[in-house]
Amino acid sequence: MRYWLLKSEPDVFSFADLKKRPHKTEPWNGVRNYQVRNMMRDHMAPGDLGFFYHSSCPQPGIAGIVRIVKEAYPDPTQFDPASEYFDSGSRTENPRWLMVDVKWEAGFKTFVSLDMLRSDPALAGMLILRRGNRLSITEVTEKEWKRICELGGL
DNA sequence: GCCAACGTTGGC
DNA sequence: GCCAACGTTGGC
Repeated sequence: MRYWLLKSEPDVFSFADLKKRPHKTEPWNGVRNYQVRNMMRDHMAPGDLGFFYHSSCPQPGIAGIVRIVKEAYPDPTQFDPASEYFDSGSRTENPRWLMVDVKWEAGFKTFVSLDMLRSDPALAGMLILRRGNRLSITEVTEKEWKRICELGGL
């Protein structure tokens, strides 16, 4: 079992939005990066846990925990011309883009801000803190996972 | 296969 | 709105 960090812009879809969904579950659609797609396909599995990270917003940081509840499967938005995620180069018989389903698992007692992540020496190696990192999903080590859960009050 | 141009991400 | 970083595109 692995640990992940998933970025989302809270204006578009927030951790609170996820909690309000039926079964607190939502397909993680819109991934259009090959590295991230491959990671979902090859390394993510139901049961894995992830941090829900708010990006591109006044207060970037981690709001809580989600669980991966469905393995990678074709993202239907790639075939929908009305969708902003439409990809005319993708074929139904060989879908280019995949998604997983995630479920709201637990909210942090304390929001773990980007500042808190940066200022903790135990987290200095995190991919999310690297300059220029643009992957919307990154893997988190078990040590990092436990430390961040402490910071979040869990 | 190279690489310049362009687009996107995301913190500030 | 700025800008650094990096992925993608497309001409050659």
